Amino acid sequence: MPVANPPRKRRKEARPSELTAAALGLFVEKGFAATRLEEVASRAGVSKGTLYLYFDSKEALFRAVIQEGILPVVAEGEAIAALHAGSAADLLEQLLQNWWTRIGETDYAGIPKLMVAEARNFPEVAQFYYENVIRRSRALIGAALERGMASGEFRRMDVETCIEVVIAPILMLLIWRFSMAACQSNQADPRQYLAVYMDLLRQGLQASQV
Amino acid sequence: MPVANPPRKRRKEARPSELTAAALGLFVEKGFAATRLEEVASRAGVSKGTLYLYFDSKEALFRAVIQEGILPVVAEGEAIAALHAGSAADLLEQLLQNWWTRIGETDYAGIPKLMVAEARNFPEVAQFYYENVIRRSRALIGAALERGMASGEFRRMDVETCIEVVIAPILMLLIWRFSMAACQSNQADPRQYLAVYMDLLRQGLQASQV
DNA sequence: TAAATTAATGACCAATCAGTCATTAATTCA
DNA sequence: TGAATTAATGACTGATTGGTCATTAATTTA
Repeated sequence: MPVANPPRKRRKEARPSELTAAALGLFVEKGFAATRLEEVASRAGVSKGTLYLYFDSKEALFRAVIQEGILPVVAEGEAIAALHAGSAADLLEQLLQNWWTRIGETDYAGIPKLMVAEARNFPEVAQFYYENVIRRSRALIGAALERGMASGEFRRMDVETCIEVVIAPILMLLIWRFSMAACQSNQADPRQYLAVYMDLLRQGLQASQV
Repeated sequence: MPVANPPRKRRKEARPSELTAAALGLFVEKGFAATRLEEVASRAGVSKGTLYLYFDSKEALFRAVIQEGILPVVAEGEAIAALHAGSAADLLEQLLQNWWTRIGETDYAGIPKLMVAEARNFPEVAQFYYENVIRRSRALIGAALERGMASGEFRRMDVETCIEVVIAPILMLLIWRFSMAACQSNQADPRQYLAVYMDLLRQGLQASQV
């Protein structure tokens, strides 16, 4: 017997975020080109037509996905840095903690992998992401490193390069989870990964030995 | 006036590698789904029909691209490790050097980004890559770390986790170059990046202070 | 309760593209 | 040189899918 369609619901407010959430999941899983809008809509519990009520095109949906999540967390990090009084190493660790609980443990964790995979197909979106997320995050790390070098807590190194090296393992942790992780039988615990990372970093950076 | 077609050439031997080289470039740039086989063929200087003479399907082409490049380099690394006599830190640096000149400076540099972006769409290929490239590379790093810990050169840490943290900046360097790098005005010099990385790593790992 | 509004639908269209195959022509062989 | 072989071609096809729009029905208003 034919399945009765569930009754329509009108939920103008909730649709956009439900659609971007569904799209984020699929974009991360399959990539932009391989994601079908029909599937995005179905995962969000609406029809394809409804999707076009809220987003002009597939690319507009992609833009919305990227812009939605991470911006507030960067601002939060900036606030943390402004208020921090302790050692530079502790500041780095606190920034890491905040990033982990606000990005790493949420659905937004997939965005770095998505952005990396699609950057060349969407140069303007990548540019936006670079200016508003990456550049600001780097500045945050850079300021912490410089603070530590100025106080003599860290040894002197090239700050710009150091920023990149320091950020890399953090990004890689997420990128890995949304790509090759399925191949590994024994998943590494992210908390342990972060602990080892901070441990290596503290000793790697420190100026004088105890 | 109509452009005269260039004369056909029969070059059975050279075609496959020319096609995989062209495909690697386009897959890295646009992703698997967004790459058109017509364009792959045209970049390799042949028609689409010729492509199908050498590869059964788009996926078979993808598999060939991935399998072609990196395997010999892993074997080379294993040989280096077997022969090495000096300190564990020097071994790490030598492996890094080899990896850089044999992957980082060649066209194969795009493969990690490609693999990361497409792993979920090609679980079998990802599995193959994991078993034959990643697992073996990790074992290589792991053995160097353990050697250093056993000799007292490195402090004791959880080796498995340490491997991941140590590899991450290396992977990130390449992934970045083929994704977000276009957004940056001032490109960081990869040699300096690698130098800072090795510097941080040496001090981060070392057991006793001078 | 009836009319008006508009969120939601899904059948449909047009463009794209992976994959096919009959034909062409370069090369080899007798 | 002429016949046989096979590498290479590109027009074609069928399936897929981004995007449209006339229709439906939930909700609000009078």
